[in-house]
Amino acid sequence: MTEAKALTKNQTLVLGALSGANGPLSAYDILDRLRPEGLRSPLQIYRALAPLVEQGRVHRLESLNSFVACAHDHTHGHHSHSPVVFAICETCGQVTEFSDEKVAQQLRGWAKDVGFKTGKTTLELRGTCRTCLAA
Amino acid sequence: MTEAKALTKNQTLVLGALSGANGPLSAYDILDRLRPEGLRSPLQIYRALAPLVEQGRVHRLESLNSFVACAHDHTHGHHSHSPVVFAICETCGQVTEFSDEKVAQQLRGWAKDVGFKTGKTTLELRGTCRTCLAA
DNA sequence: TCTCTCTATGTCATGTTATTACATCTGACA
DNA sequence: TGTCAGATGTAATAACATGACATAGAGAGA
Repeated sequence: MTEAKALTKNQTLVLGALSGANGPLSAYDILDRLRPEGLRSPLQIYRALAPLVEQGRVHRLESLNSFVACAHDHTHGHHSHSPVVFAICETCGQVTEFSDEKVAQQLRGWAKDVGFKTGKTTLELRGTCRTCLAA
Repeated sequence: MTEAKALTKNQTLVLGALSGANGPLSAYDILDRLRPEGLRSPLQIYRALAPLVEQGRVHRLESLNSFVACAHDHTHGHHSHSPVVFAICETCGQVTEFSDEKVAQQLRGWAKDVGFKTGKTTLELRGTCRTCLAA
C-alpha cells in the first residue's frame, strides 16, 4: 500500500477548512476562513486546491464553482478512481457523495463504442435531500 | 403536439450564434459575435440564455462555463427531458450530446432509495474524441 | 560551510464569468 | 389614449480564476 503524500502548510489549511465545513465552499469562502491564519490572496487557495483535487482529497463541484473535502478515507494513500456522483441539496447545501459502478460501466461502454477517451467525469445531481423534503 | 414557443429578438440572435458555432461558446464569446447586431452588454446575453436553457434549446456546460445549442430538434415543440450526457473533446472542442436511459434509470434508482428528489442532472465527460485520437 | 536549485509561498495586477439596480421602449388592449 | 407587462438598454459591481514576478526555505553536492 502506497503512503499518502504529505501536505504542505497551505494544503493542510485548505483541506482543514473544507473538512470543517458542513458543505461546499468556494475558493473565496475558504480564503475568508483562512485569513486568521495569514492567507491573503485567492491564488494561495487555488494553488493549494490544485494538488488536493488532483489527489482526490478534494472534489470540485462544477455546478457550484465550489469545493468539498472527499468523503472517503485517504489516510492510507489509496482510493478508487471510479467516477463519483454528487447529490447536492439546494435547500440545505449538503452534498452526498457516492459512486455507482453500473453508471460507470455504462459510460465506459458508450465511450468504447464511439472511440472517446474519457478523462474526468462530472456527475452532479441538483435537488432536494430526504431531510429537507420531510421538513 | 404543443407548439414551440416564439423567441424574442435577442433570444433569436443568441440561439443563432450558438447554432452557427461549431463548439461551445461562453456568454462573452456570444456577446463578441453579436456586437455587430448591436448587443453591448453581458446581461443581454444572459437574459436571452435563461429561457433558452429553460426550454432545453440551449444547454449549459458547467465544466466549461459555456453554452451549446441543443443538438435535437425543437421545431415541433417537444423533446425528451431524460438527462443528457455531454462528451467534450478537450483537443478540438467538439461536444457530443447523447442520452442514456440505463444511466438515467440507475440514477433514479439511487435517488429513490435515499429519498433524494432530483432536479437538474449534470453529466459531462471530458476527454478526447475519436478523430483527435487518430490524428 | 557555501551555493545551487527546486519547491512552496507571497503579492500585485488582471482576466473572465455573472448579477444587481435602474431606466426606457414597445405593443396589447381596456 | 392610458396603462400595464414583457423585453430591452446601460452602468456598475460582484464573484470566480489566473499570469507574472519576487522571496523564502530546505536539501544536494562541491
